[in-house]
Amino acid sequence: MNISDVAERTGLPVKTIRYYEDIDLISPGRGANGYRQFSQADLHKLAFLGRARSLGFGIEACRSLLRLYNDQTRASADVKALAQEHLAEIDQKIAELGQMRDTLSHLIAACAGNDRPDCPILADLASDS
Amino acid sequence: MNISDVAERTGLPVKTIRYYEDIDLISPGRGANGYRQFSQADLHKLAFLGRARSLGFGIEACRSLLRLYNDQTRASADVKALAQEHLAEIDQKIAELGQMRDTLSHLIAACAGNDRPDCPILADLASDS
DNA sequence: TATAGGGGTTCCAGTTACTGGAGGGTCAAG
DNA sequence: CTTGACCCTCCAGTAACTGGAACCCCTATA
Repeated sequence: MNISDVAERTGLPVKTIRYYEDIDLISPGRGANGYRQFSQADLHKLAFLGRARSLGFGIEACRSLLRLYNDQTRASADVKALAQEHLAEIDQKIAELGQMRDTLSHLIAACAGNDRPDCPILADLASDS
Repeated sequence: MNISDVAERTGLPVKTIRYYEDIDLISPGRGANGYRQFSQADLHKLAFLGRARSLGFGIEACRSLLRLYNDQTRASADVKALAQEHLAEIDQKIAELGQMRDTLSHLIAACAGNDRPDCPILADLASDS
C-alpha cells in the first residue's frame, strides 16, 4: 500500500507518517521505485500511534507503549504506570488552564468592551501586585 | 539596573528578558560597557509581559496588549476581544484535555496493573475501531 | 510518443517560547 | 592581581510536526 492510502485509512497526514519513519517508530519496506510499501502491520502500528497521540501521549511515551504492546511478557502494571503518569500531567495542565480561565473570565466580565479606553484587563496586567 | 536585578524583581529568567529584547518587546538602553540598563518603564513592561504570559497569552497577543496599553486612544472593546479570543482557545484546550482525561481514566481504572500482560489500555489503543 | 496529472521522494526551513552552553569581556573586593 | 560573580553574543536544541522546493515515477490520453 502506498503512503496516501495509509494516510487516508489511519487519518494521519502523509507528512506525519514520513516523520514517524524518520524517528524510527515504523520502518515500512520500499518498492523498486523507492516508494514506501506499507504492510498491514505498519498500518496497525500507525493506527495505534494515532490513538495514543490523540490521548495526548508524547512521542517517547508512544514509543514505550508500542514496545510494551509488542512485548508479550509485559506487565500491565508498566502500562498502567505510564498512563497514570500521563494522566497526572493532563490533570496538571487542566488545573493551570482552569486557573487562567477563571482569572481571565473575571477580567472579561469586568471590562465594558466599548470605545472608551479604561479597561480592567489592562489595569490588572499593569498592576504592581 | 542590571539584568539580574530585573530578573529577580520580575520573576522572569535572565534568558527570557534577553529574548524579549531580541524579539523587540522591550528595548532597554546600554551602558558604556555594553551592559543592558533597565529603566522603571522597562521593568514595568516586563512585569506586564510576565502577567500576560502567565494568563497564557501568546507572545504576539502580548505584543498587541502592550500596544493597546500604550495607546491612550484604545477602545476597551479591542482588549476585550483579544481576551475573549484567548479565553475561547483556553476553553477549547480544556475541553480536549478533559476528553483525554475521561478516556484515560476509564482505561486506567479497567487495568489491573499487575504482572500479567493483558491490559485494556493497550487493547484499546490496538483496537480497530 | 509526447505530455499532463497526480502520485511519490529527499532535504531544508520554520513554527513556539524559550533554554543550555561555549567562549569571552567586566567589575568589585581582598 | 587574581578571583568570582556578573555581563555579553551566538549557536544549538527542545516537541511534533508542517510547508515548500526540487526532482523522480506512473498512467492515461491526444
